Amino acid sequence: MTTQRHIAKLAKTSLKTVSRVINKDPLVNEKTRKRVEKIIADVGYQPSQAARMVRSQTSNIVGFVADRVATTPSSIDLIRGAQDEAWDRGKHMMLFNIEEGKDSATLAAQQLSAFRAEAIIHAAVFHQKVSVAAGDIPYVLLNCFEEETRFPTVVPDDARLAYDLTERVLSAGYCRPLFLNLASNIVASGLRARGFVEAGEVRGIDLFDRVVEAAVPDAEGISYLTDQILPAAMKSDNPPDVIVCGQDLMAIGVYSILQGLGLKIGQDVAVVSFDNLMPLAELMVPGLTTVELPYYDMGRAAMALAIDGQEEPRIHRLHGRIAERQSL
Amino acid sequence: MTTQRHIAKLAKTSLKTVSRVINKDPLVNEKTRKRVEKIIADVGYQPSQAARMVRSQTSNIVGFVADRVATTPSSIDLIRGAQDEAWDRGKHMMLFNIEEGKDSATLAAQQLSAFRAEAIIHAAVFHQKVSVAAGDIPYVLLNCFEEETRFPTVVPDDARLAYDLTERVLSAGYCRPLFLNLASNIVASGLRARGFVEAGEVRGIDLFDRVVEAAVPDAEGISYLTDQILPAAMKSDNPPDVIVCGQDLMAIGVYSILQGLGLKIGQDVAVVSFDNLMPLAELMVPGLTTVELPYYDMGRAAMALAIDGQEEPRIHRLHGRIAERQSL
DNA sequence: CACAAAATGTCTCACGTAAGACAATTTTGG
DNA sequence: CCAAAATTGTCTTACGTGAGACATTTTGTG
Repeated sequence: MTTQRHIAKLAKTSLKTVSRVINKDPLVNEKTRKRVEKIIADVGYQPSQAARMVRSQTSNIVGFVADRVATTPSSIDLIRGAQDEAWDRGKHMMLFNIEEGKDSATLAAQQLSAFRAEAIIHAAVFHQKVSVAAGDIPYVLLNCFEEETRFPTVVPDDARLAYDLTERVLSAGYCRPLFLNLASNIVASGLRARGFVEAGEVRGIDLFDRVVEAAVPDAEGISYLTDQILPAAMKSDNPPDVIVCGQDLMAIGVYSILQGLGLKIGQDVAVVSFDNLMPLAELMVPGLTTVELPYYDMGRAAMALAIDGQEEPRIHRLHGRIAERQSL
Repeated sequence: MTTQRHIAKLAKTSLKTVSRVINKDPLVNEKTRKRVEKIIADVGYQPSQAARMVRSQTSNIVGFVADRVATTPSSIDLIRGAQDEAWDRGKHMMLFNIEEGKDSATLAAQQLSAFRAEAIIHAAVFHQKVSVAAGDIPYVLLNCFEEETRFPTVVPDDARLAYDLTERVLSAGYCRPLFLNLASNIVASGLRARGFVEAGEVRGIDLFDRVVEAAVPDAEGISYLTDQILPAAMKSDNPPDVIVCGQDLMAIGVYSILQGLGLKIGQDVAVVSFDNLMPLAELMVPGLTTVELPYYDMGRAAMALAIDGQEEPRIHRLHGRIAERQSL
């Protein structure tokens, strides 16, 4: 493997001068610097990170422990955001995909400890409560939170997202929304219901009774109750004029049911949702108006917190935007 | 930071003995070993990887350079497979998500070089031809290939997948399939068309004219021509009895069109596809019968090749399986 | 040419781990 | 209790990089 010694030999100079060039010591003559830099570039030499880490006692590594994050499409942006921020700040990110049951969480922690990671971002696949076994490496929680806020925490502002979406729907003239919410054990569920109802209150519409739990956890993750709830609701005396789905995947079934009832989505009845699952939301016919969760920004924010460190632990709630399409 | 010196002090023993325990030197007495190991466990000490790398001149690191892989759901399994294999083999995997335009590819290569990675897996988001700027670190290509096979290469066996799917369809009694293929510039497209036609030949059915290019590349990636092709085809004298979609996302639109024509999918006409995009394929109504690409196994295979190294460069084609649901 | 300033060189130590050489101590077996 | 064996300790070197101390050489300026 090439070392600074090899470079020195090639440049017919001393180890010290090479070291000076690499570490940008201003004492070196411009011509010498150019010559050495050319040789470094020519042989493609990169100083050994390992040796630097030993010598400098810093790793510049931030761990990203992804609790099944890498198994779902949208939350991938958490990773992308975190990595972009890390690179912009000259840090390295080590990613670990951990999965339930396996002791992968422990293994990831051990490896990060062995690499002397400066911080660990613990990311969850959906907004949920967790409990991490923290060692001496500072943590940042991403898309999840602990009972007590021991660490900086970055989550989506679900209440606000639901509020904004509902406000958008009501301001478009719809007044009988039906919220097919996610299972009540899902954190986002309660927060979104609150935002939904609050947006109604502002306009003097009581939406409290217009929230229905339309999903239940099951062996494979989630199962939807839309086919039990929706047809009945649509045939009632006072049918909803807009369906708010707990997530885009639920909207697939909702589309199918509404179309089966002979209703034109976007005309007879509107459908809005949460996730902006791409390219699904765009390919659905008609395109689905849905709230985009700020995953990319959350990833960046978490990495920034991890790198800067030492802030008072608090919860950062990030806003998203509405992706408008033809279903509204 | 804790070092072996600290451990030695805590265990009231010498640095050498701690080193012996950690490196499993059989010379140490059982009681001493236990005592030292207990202290190591208690303080949660992990030997510094950086120092080990410097000392042993090996990194045990394999780079995973993901060309937009982390932006799409299915190909995530490439990453999961690779990481699982790496862990099983006691290696570390460093992931880099690179994106066009940015110089992220160069940056990733530099960082991996600085970490003295033992190999680099270059993965693509879909089966395609690439050209990598290889340095002195051995490469493995995953879900992509070069003009000349310079490196071990792992790709899905698209021709075989299409053959198997078509054979399955024909053996179920369907005899007028219509293949809405992907754009012809997509590698998988040509391979699948071949498999499709070959499966017909075996049964004496000429399927050559039953392949249509139903997708074109556009600014946002892909745009489908299904609404121009499919309605006409269904209203022709000899309408297809099964639609083979180039990918699950295309099937969303196909479902919508067929249902719009009043046809019951799985009864009046069957639909099959490629990707097994979860949970989409399962949530579509009816569930979509589709071929699952062997991404997880491909990831594992690529990592195995990267770790073992030095095999004669050749192309490894992996098979997938058919996920059967109600659309067939 | 003289002299200071700039540039480059040599030498040394440090980081944490690994391992060889070999001395010192403890344990074991008779 | 003694000798041999087992165990533990001390000391040293090495890995690649970074940097301080300081000597030597080259360059610039009058």
